[in-house]
Amino acid sequence: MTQANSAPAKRNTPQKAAVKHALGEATGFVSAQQLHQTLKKHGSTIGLATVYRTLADLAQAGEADSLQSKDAEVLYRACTTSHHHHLICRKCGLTLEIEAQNLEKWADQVATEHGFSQPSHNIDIFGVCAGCR
Amino acid sequence: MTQANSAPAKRNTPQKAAVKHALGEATGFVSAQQLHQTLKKHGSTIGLATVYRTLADLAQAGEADSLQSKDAEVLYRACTTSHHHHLICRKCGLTLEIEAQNLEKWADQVATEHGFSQPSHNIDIFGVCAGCR
DNA sequence: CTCTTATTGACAAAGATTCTCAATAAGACA
DNA sequence: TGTCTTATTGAGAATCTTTGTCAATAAGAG
Repeated sequence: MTQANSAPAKRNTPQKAAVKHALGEATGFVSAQQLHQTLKKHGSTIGLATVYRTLADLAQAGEADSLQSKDAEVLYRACTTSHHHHLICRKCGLTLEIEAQNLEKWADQVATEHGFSQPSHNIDIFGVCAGCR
Repeated sequence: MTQANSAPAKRNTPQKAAVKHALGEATGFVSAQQLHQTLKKHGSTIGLATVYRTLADLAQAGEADSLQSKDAEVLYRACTTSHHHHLICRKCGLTLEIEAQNLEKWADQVATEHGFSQPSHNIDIFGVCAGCR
């Protein structure tokens, strides 16, 4: 039997593994550019485009969270696959995962009340962590 | 008495008024590029840089909300100056303002509990509105 | 009306992200 | 294991958004 109709088969490559690993090592959110620099510093010859492609795949697969920074760049972070939100330090980027069952319900409810279907939401809390004061 | 020390005096110009007005006319979130197109279509000779500058000013003054789209561009929308959040249609961009006193408290509390000061947050709900189904 | 200087518009410049395409190598199968 | 198909890669070009530069303009004060 052939593939459904359009999605091509994925392949495992050392480059993907390297990006995944580097993302896991990072303490907070990092940009594709930063990740590329880090990888090259460690001797990798990976291409920038590959980093972008891999991060986009990871985000789509739910293995990474993405976030838009103030400078119009996208930041990524490895995460658990379960739904959660973030508490992020504005200075050092330290990130904590937050769970909020009530919020999920509230958000879906607000959407439904106003006739919106397929609800989703973005919730991020920012602040300055204890260590940065 | 002279101005405090650094902030220069603001001046009222037809260009700023035009951007403000165009932003008010828009139904949902729009990008600086879109707004510039719209203005030119209506005969204005306003420059793109001026649109960017004016929108940034409005956002800082709390007269407009900004939002990062998926395509790494910033979207703006005229809004009330009081704090609020948005319920946005993924298809047509229709936007409703949402108030949630409890949320504000919750967000600040979560930040404080984890030792974060100067809390702020981004909360947006997305969905598909009744008209788009 | 005059004078100071904030603002403007056209263009260049900076960044981030995506696209293109020939070369490479993962995975399937004999 | 060797061969074959084609997903993936890397380098650079191309695109797009946003910011900076700077001479010319015009808002607001006196």
